[in-house]
Amino acid sequence: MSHNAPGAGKSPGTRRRDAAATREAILRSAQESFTRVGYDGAGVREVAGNAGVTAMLVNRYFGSKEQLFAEVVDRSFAPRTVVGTDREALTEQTASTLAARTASDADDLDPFLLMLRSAANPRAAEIIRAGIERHVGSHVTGLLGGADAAVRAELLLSLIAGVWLMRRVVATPALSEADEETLARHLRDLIWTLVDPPTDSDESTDLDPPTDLDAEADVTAADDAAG
Amino acid sequence: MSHNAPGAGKSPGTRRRDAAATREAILRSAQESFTRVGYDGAGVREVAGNAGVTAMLVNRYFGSKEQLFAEVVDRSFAPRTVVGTDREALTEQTASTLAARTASDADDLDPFLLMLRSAANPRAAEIIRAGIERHVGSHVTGLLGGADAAVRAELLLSLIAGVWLMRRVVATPALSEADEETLARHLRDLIWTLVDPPTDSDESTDLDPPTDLDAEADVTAADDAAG
DNA sequence: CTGCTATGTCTACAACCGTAGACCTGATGG
DNA sequence: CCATCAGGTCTACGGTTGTAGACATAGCAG
Repeated sequence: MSHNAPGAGKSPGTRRRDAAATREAILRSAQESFTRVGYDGAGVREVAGNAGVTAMLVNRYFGSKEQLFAEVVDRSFAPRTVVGTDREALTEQTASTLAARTASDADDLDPFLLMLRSAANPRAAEIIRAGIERHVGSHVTGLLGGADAAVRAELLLSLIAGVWLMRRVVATPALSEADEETLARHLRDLIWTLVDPPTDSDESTDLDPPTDLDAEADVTAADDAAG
Repeated sequence: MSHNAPGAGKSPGTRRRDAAATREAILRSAQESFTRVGYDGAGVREVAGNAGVTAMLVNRYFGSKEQLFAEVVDRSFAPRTVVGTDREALTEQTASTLAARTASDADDLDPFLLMLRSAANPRAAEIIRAGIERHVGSHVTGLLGGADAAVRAELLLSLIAGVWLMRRVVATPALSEADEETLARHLRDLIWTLVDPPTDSDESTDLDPPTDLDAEADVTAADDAAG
């Protein structure tokens, strides 16, 4: 364990006294820990250690573990590159991306993992709820449009979260060993059911009132994409 | 706090020394605690206290907290009354039941809640995975039938878990305030997509190879239905 | 009534947790 | 060169956790 100097997390540049960089290192370490073991499972000492810093400095910078978690949630749910305005492409890309990202244990930094492993704690759940509501909620609702857009949007989030849960957290056998293409196909069917829901008194299949808020579709990639 | 006598949990019968009844009381209390606050959140002392018993007796009976959790998982995922052999009825009933049970905070004893709030702990997640695999996994697979039955079955579990998560644990606004009937309708569409998936090279919509394992469909109701 | 055993309880320990206050230190402006 | 203050660390406290071993008692067999 040679993490005495701050900045041992990413770059061995051994910058000595840089508040912004230290804060960033703590935030990265916290996101990693919280996503891996959840809010309750991650200790302040562990987060601080992986950032090459003492535990007290974390509380100095963020006030408390809870506030630190709030910032991590905000960062993790920050707007990413959006799939696009086309709803068919949205469906296809969401399905294939979900099937791909839930496959290996390589990149454990997904906000859904953070949510799933931290939601047991009611305080953390409230923070997550606020984060979703602030960032992704209305955005996905706008992307979907149509009747019950908000409900369908959160159902989409539910579906994604459930797949993350069963495939990566609980590691249920069939989903774990599932062929990625097969899974993506079924996911596409499911998501399409939400994107273009069958009308109850159906006559034609795909006439759905188009919405006017496709302008805010593609947003910027987050600044943390440089990491 | 007047829980000195064992048996303070359910019946005030004040049975003095009954190993089976005490074990049952502990099991009930543990299921309640684990489901409410999760594996990590529930303490052995709390579980024991709500059963009117000391903490050490819990470990005396179950060996450890982990083994106690394993028994609770086994009981919580025990086979319940099954919806029936008819696949359309299965779809409709699953959707409406899910929409109804996730609505109020009345009965907090659902196995999905137990899973969601405990899955952060890897040991608990493994126990849950085993429990699902042993009880519900192959059962739902048999109910569905057709191509990729196992994957579709676990996708159904994923969907249910996701709805529980977003509606009751994270308490996302649109799903929380959603009209129960509206939610049930969208859920029915989603579940039907899994029960009767659209063929990829589609010509007719609902010709799906029927399977031969509809015999094991309806199983017994669990003995804990008396609780 | 006398023992014996199952049934429970009491005390305690070692390891964590989050966090508060006092203390140190190194780079920088004068 | 020296003072200053932001940037970091050290020590510690009260609390909780899971669990181990020694001890107590109720209820029944003889």
